[in-house]
Amino acid sequence: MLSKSSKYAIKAVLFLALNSNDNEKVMVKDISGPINVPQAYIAKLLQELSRKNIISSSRGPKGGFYLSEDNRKQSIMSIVDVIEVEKNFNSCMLSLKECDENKPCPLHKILYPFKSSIIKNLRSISIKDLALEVELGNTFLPL
Amino acid sequence: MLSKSSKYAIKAVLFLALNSNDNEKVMVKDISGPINVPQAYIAKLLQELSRKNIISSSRGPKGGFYLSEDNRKQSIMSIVDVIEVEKNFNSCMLSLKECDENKPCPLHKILYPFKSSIIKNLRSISIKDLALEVELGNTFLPL
DNA sequence: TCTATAATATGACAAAAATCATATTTAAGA
DNA sequence: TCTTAAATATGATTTTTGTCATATTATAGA
Ligand code: FES
Ligand code: FES
Repeated sequence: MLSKSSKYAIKAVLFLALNSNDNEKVMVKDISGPINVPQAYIAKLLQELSRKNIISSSRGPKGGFYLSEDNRKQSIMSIVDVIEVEKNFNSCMLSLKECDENKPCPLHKILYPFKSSIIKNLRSISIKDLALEVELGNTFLPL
Repeated sequence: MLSKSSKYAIKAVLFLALNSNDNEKVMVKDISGPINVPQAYIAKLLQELSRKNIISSSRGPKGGFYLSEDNRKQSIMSIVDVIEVEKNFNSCMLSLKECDENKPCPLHKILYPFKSSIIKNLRSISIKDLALEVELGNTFLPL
């Protein structure tokens, strides 16, 4: 469904949404523990996200990663877009490179509607939205 | 979504559904070409499926793989169950091992309904069903 | 301006998934 | 019964994904 990397990235971003802002930054070493992801690995992912402006960072003392207000408005899918290497999330479920409505594979009818709904959902929901649900206690950030 | 192996396996089984029966068997070397999967690789997958009685086989001259009437009644999901090594298709989309309705992760509400529908669909649809759609020209077996 | 502290860049290494190779077993037909 | 043709079993190799290590660069604060 989602690669490990994507999951890690989403967890980390959500953690930042809940624990950082423009003047409260979080260092990688303080992220990896709570979200239960190896430090060196999450560091790499955060760097990628930062480079693509999904999250913000500043280096040196008092530096760290954080989410600006603008960052928070972005969709969950934008995280996946950066991390997911294969765009298998967008391709045909059997073998074709791309789905072809005119020449659908046997699984298309069954699976495609779901997949496109999932993607639409992930595009329409923002980081902020998800973080809010956690703050309200409706959903839970793991472990 | 689905591993390459699962996709290959589904394609191969569908090919067998369309091109074999109890007294017309197909050899691996005649399967790999049409479905566009490396021969040695699809052989391995077919062997697994055969061992788990998803498909049938007989060896020696005139041997090969084929689908019995019983085989055809099985669901598409039963193929995936055999091939998919990680049961990531059944687990939480963020980090938990299993989904926990009482302590759902932030993505649960959005993604879980879709995922469980997909699985339900794949369980309810049989090999025969899908093959028929291809025979009717409604869907297409690739390349 | 110097030092310490943080991210960044780069690449090595490990584990898992996909691919390939081959010796063994089974069965049909001469 | 012998030969040949097929799947089967097993494992080696390659590629991809995930993980770890470290030298470099930027910046806050003394
Ligand atoms: S054509 Fe295969 S999923 Fe659309
Ligand atoms: S708890 Fe994460 S998808 Fe259900």
